[in-house]
Amino acid sequence: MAEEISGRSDQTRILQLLWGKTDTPKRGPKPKVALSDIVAAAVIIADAEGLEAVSTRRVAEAAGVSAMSFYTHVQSKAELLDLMLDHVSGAGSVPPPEWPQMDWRARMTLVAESLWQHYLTHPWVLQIETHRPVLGPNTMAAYEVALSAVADIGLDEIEMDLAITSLANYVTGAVRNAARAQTVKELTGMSDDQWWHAVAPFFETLDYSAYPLSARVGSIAGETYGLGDPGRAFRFGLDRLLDGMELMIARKVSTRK
Amino acid sequence: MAEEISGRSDQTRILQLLWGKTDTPKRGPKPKVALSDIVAAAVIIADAEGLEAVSTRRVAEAAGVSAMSFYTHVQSKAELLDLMLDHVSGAGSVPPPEWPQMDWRARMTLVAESLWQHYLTHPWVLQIETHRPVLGPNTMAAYEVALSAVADIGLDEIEMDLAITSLANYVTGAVRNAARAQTVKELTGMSDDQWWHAVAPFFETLDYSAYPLSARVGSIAGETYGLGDPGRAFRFGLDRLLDGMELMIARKVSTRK
DNA sequence: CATAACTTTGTACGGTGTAAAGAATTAAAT
DNA sequence: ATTTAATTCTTTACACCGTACAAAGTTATG
Repeated sequence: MAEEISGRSDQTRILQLLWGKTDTPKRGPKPKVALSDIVAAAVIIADAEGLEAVSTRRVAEAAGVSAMSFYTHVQSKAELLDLMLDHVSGAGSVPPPEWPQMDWRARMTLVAESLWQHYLTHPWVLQIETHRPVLGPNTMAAYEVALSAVADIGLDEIEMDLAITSLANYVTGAVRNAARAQTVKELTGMSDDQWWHAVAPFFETLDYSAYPLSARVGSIAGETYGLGDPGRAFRFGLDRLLDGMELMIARKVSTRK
Repeated sequence: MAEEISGRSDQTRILQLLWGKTDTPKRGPKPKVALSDIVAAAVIIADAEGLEAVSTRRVAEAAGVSAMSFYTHVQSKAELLDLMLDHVSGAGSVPPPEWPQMDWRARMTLVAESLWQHYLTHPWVLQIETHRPVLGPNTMAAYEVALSAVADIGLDEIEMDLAITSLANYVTGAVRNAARAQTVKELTGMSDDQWWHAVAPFFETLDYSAYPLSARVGSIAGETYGLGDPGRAFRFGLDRLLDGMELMIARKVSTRK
């Protein structure tokens, strides 16, 4: 019963934290650690050991405070996860020097690849189900760079947003298998390829007659590149998606003339 | 020290369960429930209350056995999750009657849309991080139907697999925002749109000069369809992806002649 | 110096996944 | 028919989880 506008203040609190718009209290002891220390500690743990290793006690200890002191900096674990998301979004928010000379397609490819790399570096990001879009400064900076990839090529604002959004959507979808394979390999030392060879004998005992196409395609695809190359599907789909965008752009430019 | 080939048997156990290739034991009491009862109970809970409501105790109780009896049917919770994944993959594995008359593009659109619907019906599927691809009968049946969408249009086996895989990749990526919005709305009663209007005042206090494109694009896109229509980005990207595939197919056909 | 505001800490609770041990049940071996 | 072995079910227990709550310590203001 302290806050009259509690409903709204809950919603905006995370945004205030992300943008550093919280008014620092005057009285009371100085905090032992800053919020960013806690978030950074959590990210280090998640990068090294996965999201399930990120417990409030672990993070508090790593940051140098006791378990419950954690909760004076962060309202809940869900809030910590949101903060972590924006924290790691820093990468890719600064375009390379040759950016101005690149055409839109090279730029979008670069955006897609850096996003791909981002998810492989922080695979736990894919596991977090946030309550709302995390509109922090780092996330917005990355969005800004992505938008600049398709600026001034004849798209209106809606199309620019759709182009970037669907590119990002595609990458997040395509990277899941790659991230899983990488994570599991790190944890168990067994690659998808090795796993495939371990279970292949079992599949030979199955009756495949109900799956004629799968049997044909699966075995040929398997022979060619195993289960082991999610990057190949990524690049294939990316090229198709960009081809489709090229078509749309060309169509727009021609009708405008 | 019971199994000599323990390393391998662990890997294939889940496959044996999925394909019903486990040899039923002769001695001992009859099980009170079947494995499928447990998996079905877990899926019902996940559909209704989300993945975090699926605890071993909850599932065991819902299935009608005591907490630890659960573990005689299933080796671990991870194994249960794998079984749940194949269990719900049944939908979309039977093509509609007009399938033979449809062209590849209409078919792939249908595959994408039914996959989209699948994830919205079972949003918890997106949260599960499996150890390995779950190659159960239902999953394979869905793959078979998807492959049949692009059979006999001039693609080789590798290209067929790549086309289907990248289509599925795209859908899983695009559906995440839609699933989140739907789930959060069900849980909190607040739509993304309502949330946006609740936090919009905060954003007006920010200095946007560092994000000129985002400010322009974001506000125009926001005015036009809020945060509220992930389906629009889905259809946009899908059309681009299919356009790109059309280009590839046309190129293949023309070089063959 | 008292007080109010604030951070930190310790204890505690209900929940989680599952290990371990024992009891009950069934089929095969004697 | 009785023992034996295999299997399921149940109980108890443990370490860990997120976090509510109360108490103690710390700092700026009245």
